[in-house]
Amino acid sequence: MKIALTKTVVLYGLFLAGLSYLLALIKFKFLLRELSVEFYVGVVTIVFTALGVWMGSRLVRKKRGPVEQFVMNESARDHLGITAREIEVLALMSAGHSNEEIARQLFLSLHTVKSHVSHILFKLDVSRRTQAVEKARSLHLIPKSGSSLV
Amino acid sequence: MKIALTKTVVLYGLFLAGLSYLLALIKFKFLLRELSVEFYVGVVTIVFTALGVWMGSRLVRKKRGPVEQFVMNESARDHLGITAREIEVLALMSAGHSNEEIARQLFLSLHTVKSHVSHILFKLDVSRRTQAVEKARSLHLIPKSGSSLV
DNA sequence: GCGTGAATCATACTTTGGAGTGATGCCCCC
DNA sequence: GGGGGCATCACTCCAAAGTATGATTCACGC
Repeated sequence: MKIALTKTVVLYGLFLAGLSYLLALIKFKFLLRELSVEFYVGVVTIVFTALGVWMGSRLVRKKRGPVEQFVMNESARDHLGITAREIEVLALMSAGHSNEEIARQLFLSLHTVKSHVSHILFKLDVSRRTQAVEKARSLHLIPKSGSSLV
Repeated sequence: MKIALTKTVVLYGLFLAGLSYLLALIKFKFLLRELSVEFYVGVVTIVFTALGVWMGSRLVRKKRGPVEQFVMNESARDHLGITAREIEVLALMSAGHSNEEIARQLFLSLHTVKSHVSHILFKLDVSRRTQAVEKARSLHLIPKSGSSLV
């Protein structure tokens, strides 16, 4: 991010340098052959509008970056009284793991996982794990798709 | 969309008109008091860069619109041989509905729904409905969260 | 030091999900 | 007109999910 920004600035500087050289050339011509100021300004106008469009696109693209980092909605979590362990289970549930797989991955017994899942369902006020995953996602308790918490 | 674009063009035209008036003024001054061409060009440069940035932002914002409409990945769907009815069931699954709820909503017997679900799991090469939902989402067979197909 | 709540494990039970297999009616296409 | 794919329904069997209830341990705070 920082490097990319630096690169942009450097590129812009180089571009400006090149452009001033060009301007000097045009100005030289202008003095010699009485080229109109309008033409001169027209070139500058077009070039800098284009440059601005390019910069604008880059800026916006960077701002709404393609990464879209996940940030936990801690207030919702605390409000519902969902514990850290339950979030862990929730994340594994959302990845489509079975209770037994979750038990193995977290070094728990199947009973414990079922207990956690029950609490999750109760706290989220749903009755099925798929609903729990949906709700947890919409509450930003777990990332969208394709990410991991660990 | 088209209206907004037209509006942008009109605004741009008005802006240019205003600017040429400004330029004429500046030029007048330039002739009178020998203001340097560099100053003249500098102003134009800055103004049009800013204008370009503004236009660039608008263009990009429009292109990646704030709605982020869902478009079905038909090639993936066809390649996997998933039928329209299966997509319907998949959408209801993704909302966290049980087989029986799906049966009621689609006026089917529980058996039929189970049959559809089995086919979905087979075609998506998964063994649990939560995984199926995950995979279907990542393949853009169903919308992200909080939308509906109907 | 005692209550509270989280995390863990447990047993017994009901409900739901999923595999396997097969049947029927329908439509499309060669 | 027969084969193939789809949608529908059916039955069995087993696995997984979820409910209910309760026990134990540990940490934290008043």
